Amino acid sequence: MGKPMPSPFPPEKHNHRACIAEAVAQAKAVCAEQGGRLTPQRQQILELVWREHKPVGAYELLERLREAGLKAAPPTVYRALDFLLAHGLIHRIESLNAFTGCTAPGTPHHGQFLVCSQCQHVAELDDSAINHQLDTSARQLGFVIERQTVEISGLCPHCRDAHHE
Amino acid sequence: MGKPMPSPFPPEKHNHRACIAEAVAQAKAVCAEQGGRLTPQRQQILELVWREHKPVGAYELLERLREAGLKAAPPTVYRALDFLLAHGLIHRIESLNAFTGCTAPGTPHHGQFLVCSQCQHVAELDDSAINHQLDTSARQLGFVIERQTVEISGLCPHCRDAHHE
DNA sequence: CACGAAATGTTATAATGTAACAATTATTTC
DNA sequence: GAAATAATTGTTACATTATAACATTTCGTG
Repeated sequence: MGKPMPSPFPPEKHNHRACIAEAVAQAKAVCAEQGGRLTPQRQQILELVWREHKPVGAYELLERLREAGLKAAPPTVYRALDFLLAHGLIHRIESLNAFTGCTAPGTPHHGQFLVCSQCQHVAELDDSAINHQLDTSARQLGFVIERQTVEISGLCPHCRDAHHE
Repeated sequence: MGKPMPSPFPPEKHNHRACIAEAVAQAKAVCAEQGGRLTPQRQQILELVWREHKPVGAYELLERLREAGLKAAPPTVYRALDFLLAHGLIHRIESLNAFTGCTAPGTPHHGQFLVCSQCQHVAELDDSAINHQLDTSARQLGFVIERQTVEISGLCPHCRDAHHE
């Protein structure tokens, strides 16, 4: 019982193009299944969210859109984000007022998020032990869970190692 | 193993004056111990936070201050909130951009929050089983926890009962 | 092609939070 | 107690995040 758990943090050097491509492919599949329309603009914003494994703010997305040549206004971004949230393609990180790509779209879930305070990288979990414990504790108190926001801030493995090197 | 757990939600009818009075008394004790100054303004804002067992927004507090006759500006409220947060006398509910009184001030903790989507009442937990599971899961991934935001939204026992009556 | 629905453009504004500096009040030091 | 210092509060302006309202365009369908 050591640490056989695969890290939800991607390696520093990985083919990130593939991450984006997979996110788009999954988004297309989810939209096809759920009857949503992944328009070019929505896809572009999804790709911009996925540009890094870090949460990104709405106005930062707006800048990126403008850098890409579009003249966009806030509603453009927020509408796309609303669509992506509604279809479970991104998550909102409440403690950062920011958004991050969902790594398991298509299956409804709330997820737990590990956010590195050093490098800002975020990892999404759907840890059944955590979910079970939250369910159990809430049920004991007669509370019926509808949504959960679980955001853990701290040091990711890489920054932890770099920190006390 | 039924439900011997005392509810963290207060009964509908309770002596709420006593809640506020106790919060103030505890705040005085904490400040005395930590060397903070619970000025009249800070105490008043703490009392306003405690006016209900519901999270309250900064601008709602501002209104309440003005209703009480003070002419206050946003920094007045945010400074007091910063002080109260720093001394662990209130918590911020990230998913609501709102603040709620801490029920166990003096001991550093993050807590978990059950927020009723119906009546908005909030209950604070510091559930060791949840804490332990979060610690365990994070540690398995090599993640070092600094802060945690755990906010569960759903139906409190009372609203659950009233809902499918 | 015409129609209705969905998506996007556009302008303005709401809601939340902070920076900067002046004025005041409290605490310490002599 | 008076001066010096630190902490708190007042005040104005502004930054950041998010939405309302309505016009226009695009898309899917009959």
